[in-house]
Formats: sequence, structure tokens, C-alpha cells
Amino acid sequence: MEKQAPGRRQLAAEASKERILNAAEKLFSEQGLDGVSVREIAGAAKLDVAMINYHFGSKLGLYRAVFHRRIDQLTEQRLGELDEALARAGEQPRLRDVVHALIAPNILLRSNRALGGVPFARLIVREMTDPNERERGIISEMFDPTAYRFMEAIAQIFPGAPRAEIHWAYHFAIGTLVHAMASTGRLEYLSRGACAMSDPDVILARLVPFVESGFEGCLGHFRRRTASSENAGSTAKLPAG
Amino acid sequence: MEKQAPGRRQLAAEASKERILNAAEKLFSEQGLDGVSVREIAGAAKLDVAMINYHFGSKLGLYRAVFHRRIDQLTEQRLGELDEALARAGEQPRLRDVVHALIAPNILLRSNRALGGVPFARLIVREMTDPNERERGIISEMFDPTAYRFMEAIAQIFPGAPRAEIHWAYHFAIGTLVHAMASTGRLEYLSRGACAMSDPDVILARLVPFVESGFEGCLGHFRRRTASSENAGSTAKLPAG
DNA sequence: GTCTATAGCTTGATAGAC
DNA sequence: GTCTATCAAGCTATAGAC
Repeated sequence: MEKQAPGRRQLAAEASKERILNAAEKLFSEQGLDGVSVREIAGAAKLDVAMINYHFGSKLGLYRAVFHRRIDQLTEQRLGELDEALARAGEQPRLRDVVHALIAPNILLRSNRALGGVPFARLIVREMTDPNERERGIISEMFDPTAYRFMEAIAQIFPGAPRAEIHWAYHFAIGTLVHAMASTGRLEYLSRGACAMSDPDVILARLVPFVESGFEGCLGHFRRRTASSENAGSTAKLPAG
Repeated sequence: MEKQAPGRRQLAAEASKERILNAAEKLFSEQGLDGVSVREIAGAAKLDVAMINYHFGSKLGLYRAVFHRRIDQLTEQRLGELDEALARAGEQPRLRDVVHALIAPNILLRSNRALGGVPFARLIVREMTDPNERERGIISEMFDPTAYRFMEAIAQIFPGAPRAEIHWAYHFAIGTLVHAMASTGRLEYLSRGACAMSDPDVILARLVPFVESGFEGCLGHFRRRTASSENAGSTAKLPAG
């Protein structure tokens, strides 16, 4: 009785916090930070409004908490897969493996509610495309370290490529990924149901080749030096051409 | 005096409407539909709040008007460039030309305030990535006809490709484009200033090859039949593999 | 921890004078 | 066409009872 580890109160509190976080994740993802009121969230979580400020301090505090709950797990998956790709490599990692590590965890997350599901994926899209994101710093906190790790791996694959060109290509690749995470329904709508985003393997089987080829198209000619080097006479002219 | 064509009143009204539209475009693009109040917009336009409802009926009416002012001009540019690419072609349009027509007007718009500039580009991104976009229908109205026209052109280039595969590749291409229009500052931030989005030619020189290669990576093997056809024995297996 | 109650603003929209 | 004045409703956040 004197040291019942979690404590009944604490257990109830944890359950409440989780309910609030789940409701907030869903509603913020659908309507955005400004499009939802804390009342709606409290209502969806079947708790009083006051509980949100009690547990999370403020609306923005709750918003941040929604991200923090998932950050580590996602980062571990992406870096874990990247490390595997690097370990498996001889002198150079395979581009396809690196692209897969970059993309797959973000797509697989959509179909696993325990990892956040579509709501969390949409939230990431909202934050990634918001010009005011900087003042919150959530994206930097979530993605800066992995971004640099992935760009290092890309640099190993295209040894002659200037850093700026790697940044450009990486930026485009992330764009493709982010849009695929948005789940706006536009693909289904335009294709009149011929395409669906429900099976992650179907998405990845097409998205990974697209991004891989994009990298090749931007950076491929920087690799000719190391690789099979026919056409070796070509000047290293910028893609600007 | 009895028929002074536009009329003083009407001229003043047009000027007011324009001021409101400009302010709204800027503020909506930065903060989103729910993040801005009509009071802020009226303040920025140096007019009273009541003028917004007088001219546009409601906040949502104003939001729609911001898009409508620019829709036709953008569509004409994209389809015009596409038509040129098709006319220039022999039997098949060049992939690079089609991709350029798809992308370039949207990127060039960013550096021309008369076409909407960065604010309008950001607004498109907001609307393209919003899961509630459907109920407004702005994106459909703006982009559905051009989307199908562009996918037709892509289908001409890759004659054997199933329609669904063309939709997938097109969806990814648009994702890359949309992210490039977002101007979040993250590219500049991550690259510590080594890259900048200020010169549209610098962007296009990299973005067009990325997207072109992406299409090739997703759809290239469907063209082998018509093209130089070595490796003709390969089965037409899906990228799903 | 959870609730009730409420303070103190801000919101979108409109009526009516000019 | 443009303003002043105002409405009803909604908002975030907090104080205090239990």
C-alpha cells in the first residue's frame, strides 16, 4: 500500500493523457492547429477542457506533445534501416537501400495506428509545409539529425557531387515523400479508384523507384568517375546545362 | 458626364477589392484560412472589417476569390507550354518538354508578384495538402483539366504503360513540385545557405531533371517496345516486382 | 485528477448612418 | 462604398470546490 508502483491516480492520469493525445492527433491532423479548439479535443477525449491545460499547459504544449510521443520511434526506424544498408554495403551503400530507408518507415507508419497512422502522417505534412514551422522548431527537432545522416550516405554514393547538389536532390526527394504522406484522396479521385493508397507495399514499389531515379537524374553524372566510366570525356557540367 | 465608363465609385471599389485580395493572399498564405481573422486582413488593407463582407460575402468567399483571380492565367501558361511541346513533337513529345510545361509556370510564378509570387505559391501548397480541400473544390477547379491533359501527354510518351501507373508517377511528380513551391526555408536552413530558392532557373535546372528521371524510373520500361528495343525479351513486370 | 464556473478576449457577420 | 457600433458566439486559460 505504501509504494504501489504506478498508483491508481497515476494510471488514470496516463489513460487520460493518452486519450487527449489521440483525440488531438486526429483533430489537429484534419483541421490544423488553428482549425481546432481545445474544447473539441476535450469533447472527443470525453474529458473537461480544463484537463488539457492541467496536463499540457497550453494548446501549443499539447500540439508539441502530440509530436514528441512519436519522434523517437520514427527516427530509430529510419536510422536503423540506414545503418543496415550501410553495414551491408561493400565500399558504397546501394542507392536503392538508402532511398528505402529514407522513405519506407514514413509510409509504413500510415497503416499502423500504433505508430501514428494516417493522422500522424498528415500532421507531419502540415508541419513540413507550414512557413511558420520554424518558430516551433518541431521539424528541426524531429528530422535534422536524420537528414544529415541520409545526405552523408548519398554523398558516399555520388562521391564527386557538390554538397549543394545533394541538398537540392534531397529536398526534392523529401517533397515526393511528404506529398505521398498527405493522403488527400486526390490520387484516388483523379484515377477514379484505379489507384489506392491503402497498401503500403503498392506505394513503396512505385515511390522508391521514382525517388531513386530522381537522385540518379540529379547526381548520376557525378558518379561516372568511380563507376564503369564509359563516356569519361564528358565535362562535369552542372545540371543547369 | 452622363456615361463616364467605369465611374469614380466603381474605380475606388475595384481598388479596394484589390487591396483586400492582396492582403488576404499574403496573410492566408502565411497563416492559413483559420489562422487569420478578417479583421487582420481589413487592417492590412487599411479598410474596415465590414468591407470584406460587403465585397466578398464571407471569409470563405474572400478565400475563394483569392484563387479565382489567378486561376485562368496559370492554367493558360501551363497548357500553352504543353501545346507547344506537343506541336513541336514528331510522333512523340519529348518527356523533358512535357515535364517542363508541367512544372515551370508554377516555379516562375514565385518570382513574379503579378502572377501571385511566393504568397500565391504557398497558398496552392496549403490547399493541395489539406485533407479538407475536397469540400471547397478549389483544387479540382484549378487543376483537374490540366492534370488529365498532362497525363495524356505522358501516356503518349510511354505507350505501353497502364493508366494506373501513369497516375502514380504523376502523383509523385506533383508532390515534388508542390514541395518546391512551399518555400519553407528548410532547404536554405539545412544547407546553411549553400542553396537558395530565389532564382527560378537554378531551381528548374535541378527540379526538371529530377522529375524527368522519376518518370523514367517508374514508366521507362514500358517504352522499350517502341524505342531502341534491346533487352526486348524482358517480361512487362510491374514495378511492384 | 477531475470537474464547475467564469474571466477576459476575439471571432465572423450585420444593421444603419452617411 | 465606406464607416461606426454592436451582436451573439466562440475562444484560451485559470481559480477553486471536491
